[in-house]
Amino acid sequence: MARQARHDRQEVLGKALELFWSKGYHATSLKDLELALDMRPGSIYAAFGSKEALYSETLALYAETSRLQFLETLEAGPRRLQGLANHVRKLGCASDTVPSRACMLVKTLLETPDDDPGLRVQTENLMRGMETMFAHAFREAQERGELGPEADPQRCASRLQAEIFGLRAYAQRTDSREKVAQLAEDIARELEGRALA
Amino acid sequence: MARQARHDRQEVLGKALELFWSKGYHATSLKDLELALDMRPGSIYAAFGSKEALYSETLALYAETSRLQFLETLEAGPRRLQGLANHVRKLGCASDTVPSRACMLVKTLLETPDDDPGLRVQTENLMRGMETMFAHAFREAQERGELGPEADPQRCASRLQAEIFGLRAYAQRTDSREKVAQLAEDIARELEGRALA
DNA sequence: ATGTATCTTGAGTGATCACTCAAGTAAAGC
DNA sequence: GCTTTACTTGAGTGATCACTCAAGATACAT
Repeated sequence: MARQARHDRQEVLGKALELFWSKGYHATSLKDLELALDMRPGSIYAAFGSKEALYSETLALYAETSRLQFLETLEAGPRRLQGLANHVRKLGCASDTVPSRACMLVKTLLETPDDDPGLRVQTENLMRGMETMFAHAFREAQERGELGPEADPQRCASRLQAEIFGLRAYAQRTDSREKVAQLAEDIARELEGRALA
Repeated sequence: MARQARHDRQEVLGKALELFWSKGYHATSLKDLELALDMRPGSIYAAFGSKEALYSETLALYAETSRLQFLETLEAGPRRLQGLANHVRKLGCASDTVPSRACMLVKTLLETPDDDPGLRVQTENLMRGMETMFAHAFREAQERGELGPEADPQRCASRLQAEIFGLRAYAQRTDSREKVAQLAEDIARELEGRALA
């Protein structure tokens, strides 16, 4: 055996996530990372391989964290539609402690070229995964009789994902917490409004 | 008098817009611009001052073009709500000739730091301007009796802008023209559904 | 204590970044 | 045709980019 790493990998990934999420991929330099992670280039490259590979890992961490938060909110109550609506509400009142009000997946999507085989494809896959989870929740809502049989769960999921993309981009636009919360409430209400009486 | 410029300024701005819109600010290098504009660095700097200033001008051009397209669609028919819905539909079936399916303002918003006094502030102002136009249209709809008096035009405008942000980010996500068109249709229908019978 | 395996260091790599400027070139006025 | 004035050129600027690697440091096993 030999000496173990000075840094905890997960902790380092968390710090990198904070930085990348806040500044974006291109705008984050290795100097920034050295400072944020308190690691020298050699260590960073030994641990993660490249800037892109590190970003990729933080992106996966971000998506997994988001997934868990969503499921927690979704399954808090008995009603699926209610859970989805509450998820939107929570996104609407994200605290200031968060690195960016915008979604990291959307930020990545919009700053990678259309034909990027690395980060872009990964981002699209993670987004597809999220959408599939939404669709699953809508399908459950339908099976439980919360949602009419004429509704298309996949289509509902697309719509929800687009609304969340929009909500969070809008949140980046404005300083007014109130307007963002209002917007989230409007979206949530519309979701709940689809419930059968 | 002396010789006039070899390039038409508006034409050059158009080419720069195409490039910046497609690749984003950070990912576009001066080499890219030299190639796209068929101009050498000296000419570019003599004409526009800096990369950021050039981007700023293309952003203004983008916003103005978007504004005109919106007004054209809005005022095509007598009904305001219908005009807004049709605007969403048109955004949903953007052709492949367009540099990017995403909104350039959103792309800029998401790749500039929160405290950027240049491009970020400009972007926020242009977005505010768009939102104000939406609010104006909703107010007109209300005055004409298309929309109930209980509706808040400003709030409707926020919502619409967020939905457009989302629609266009989603359009960047997926290859399926059909899903994007469906999504746009759903948003448009919901808008029309607010009309008084 | 000593050896060893592994991690950390940081000066240094070539490439590329946005940008400059002295020299060259071309159109308009005479 | 010549001068003037403005635009264009492109090699070159220092800075910064992502990244490397030989040397040094440190925790483990013996």
